[in-house]
Amino acid sequence: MRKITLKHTPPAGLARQLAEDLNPSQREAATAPDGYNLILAGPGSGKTRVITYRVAWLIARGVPAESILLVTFTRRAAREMVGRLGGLVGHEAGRVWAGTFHHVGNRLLRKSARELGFEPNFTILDSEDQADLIRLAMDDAELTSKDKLAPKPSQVQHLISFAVNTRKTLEDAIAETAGDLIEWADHVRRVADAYAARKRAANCMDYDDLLVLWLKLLDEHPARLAEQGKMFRHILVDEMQDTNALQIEVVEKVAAAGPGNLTAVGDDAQSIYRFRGADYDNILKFPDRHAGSRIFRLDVNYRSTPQIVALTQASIARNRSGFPKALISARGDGLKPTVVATADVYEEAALVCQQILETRDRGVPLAEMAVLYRNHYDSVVLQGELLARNIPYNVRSGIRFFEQAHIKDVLAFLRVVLNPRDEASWRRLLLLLPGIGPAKAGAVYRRLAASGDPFSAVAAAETMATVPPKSRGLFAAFVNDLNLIRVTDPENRPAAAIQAVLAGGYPGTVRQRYDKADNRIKDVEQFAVLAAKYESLERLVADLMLAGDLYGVDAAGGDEPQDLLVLSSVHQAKGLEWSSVFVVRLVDDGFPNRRAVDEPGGEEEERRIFYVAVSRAKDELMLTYPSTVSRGYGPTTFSTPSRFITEVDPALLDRAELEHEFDVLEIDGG
DNA sequence: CTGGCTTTCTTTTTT
DNA sequence: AGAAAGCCAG
Repeated sequence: MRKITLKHTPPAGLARQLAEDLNPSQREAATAPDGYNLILAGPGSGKTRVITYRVAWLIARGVPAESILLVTFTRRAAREMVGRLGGLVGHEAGRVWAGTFHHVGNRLLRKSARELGFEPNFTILDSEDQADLIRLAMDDAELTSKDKLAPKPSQVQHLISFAVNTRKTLEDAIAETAGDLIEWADHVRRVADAYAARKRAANCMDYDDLLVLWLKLLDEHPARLAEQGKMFRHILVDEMQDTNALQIEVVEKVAAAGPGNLTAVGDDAQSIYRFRGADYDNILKFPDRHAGSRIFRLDVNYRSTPQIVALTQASIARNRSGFPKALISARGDGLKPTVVATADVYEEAALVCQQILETRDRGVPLAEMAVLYRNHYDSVVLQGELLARNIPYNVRSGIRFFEQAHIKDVLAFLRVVLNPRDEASWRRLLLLLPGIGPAKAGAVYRRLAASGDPFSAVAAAETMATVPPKSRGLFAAFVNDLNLIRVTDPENRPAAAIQAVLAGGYPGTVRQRYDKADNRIKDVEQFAVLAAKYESLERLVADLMLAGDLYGVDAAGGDEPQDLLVLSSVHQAKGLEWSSVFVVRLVDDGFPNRRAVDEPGGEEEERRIFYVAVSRAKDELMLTYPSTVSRGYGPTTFSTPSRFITEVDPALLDRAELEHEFDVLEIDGG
């Protein structure tokens, strides 16, 4: 057979871009040779730029885009990276395997589900669904103990997940994170087994399964391991410090099965996901695990002024662990970070709003400003003040769009169509019907699961007989709605299915059960608009669970680009930057979080969160704290300023005194 | 068994 | 303050 060689010429611009856009150490890292590479990159040092240029460089050298695996830990980081890559290599970016670990795991498992005892149409459980099934599993394992000391469902859920993600036994996980529950270890083990059985029966996977089953596939199916080793010639891991033991095991296994090209990028000082099993030893010990690996350091900060970098540096220096840091700002002088104490949380909100308006008057768009906080709850008062003053904003914390009850209801209709064994979704739908509680819902689901065809079974006369007489009318209407949804070809036209839900009895249910019913129905309509962009129900549902990061408020906003202030948890702000940053509610107990400081290593973790927060600012940084705080419940008490403010050299900060000026109230008319 | 009422406890951070 | 768990009447 004749062989034809297709020649690939690197895009003319790339060589120039590599030379112009990157400094020598960035370029050296981006063009590192094959093998194991570790890139240690401080905040603002061009980490994302380096990793995306490396991908572009690999493609330019002839590495097929689809043989590159680019994984990261958070949805936002993944999206940011794919976007930037698109700007660099155009349509080829879409062929790179890029996304979160969970996202990639999902894609791979769809193809190999049967080998693991699942069907390819498995559905993904979010943490609420997970909690539901765990409650049921606790009944199975007879752990619904009246004993006050018994672990609660949420604790069991966390323990099971933590053990999986850290690759520890349940017993070790309990001993480590909840020593007082150690005598319940046997029970928790039984719940974990019952939970796993329920997931299997319902053909559902939780977030952890997307990783743990990926690993199982590699361990138990050598052909798959070899296949993935071949498929992923180059693996790049972003935010390495946030990976946990499970993820690192997966990635290193795939790398070792292939040519062994693994580039990890990260900053140990920005490791802030310990609660999810993240272990920054994954980055600290990378050189030990891979003999002969190269280390690159990027420590020039192009983002922040020297004054902001100085605070960043001084703060993280209080931590004992981690690589030593020597960050240098490449920018000209700016203002020192400002610290302001306010009387209470309302004055804090007023101060922040006023500063934001003044900054905007100086020509900085709202979108170049952000308010960051440790806990979502810390944003509530500020949101009220922003609304009152008509300052448009976008919140990135709290409940996600798809986690709202009404969206989850609609999603349950879709999920049942997709996977008729999905127990959590059937239960959710059945519980919406009056007269059906947990027990009846369980009985009906057992009937459906036992039959080969859940949709015929739900419509069968015997099923109707288990429903209390006064609920039968609504139950029949529900069955009818399901049929109307199924004839819309939901698999290929998910938006039509949502319209069918809206055309059925569901809006009535919303009015009956929820407050602000009209808003919720509008949300569902918005959901249909979003769904119209999809031609596959499976993709829509998976994207919602794994890739979308819409939050309640910005989902309703539509597509028009607006100049919006950003409110964000520090965790969600990772990797982003703004000209002007406000870090609020800096009181001990709040930031650092009170519960976290009691845990071993907790204070250092909280300090890393503070480090992430302050290093988001390019030009201006304001730190505020209220002198009194009422902790939701309980009385108002005097607060202690955060140790992260008081422990650093006061010369690094500019303490501002708050003065009050009262405008005379002028009354018109008369 | 369900659904309304009362009591208790909670407030980390995310895939 | 708000949600989840607990309690009890129909």
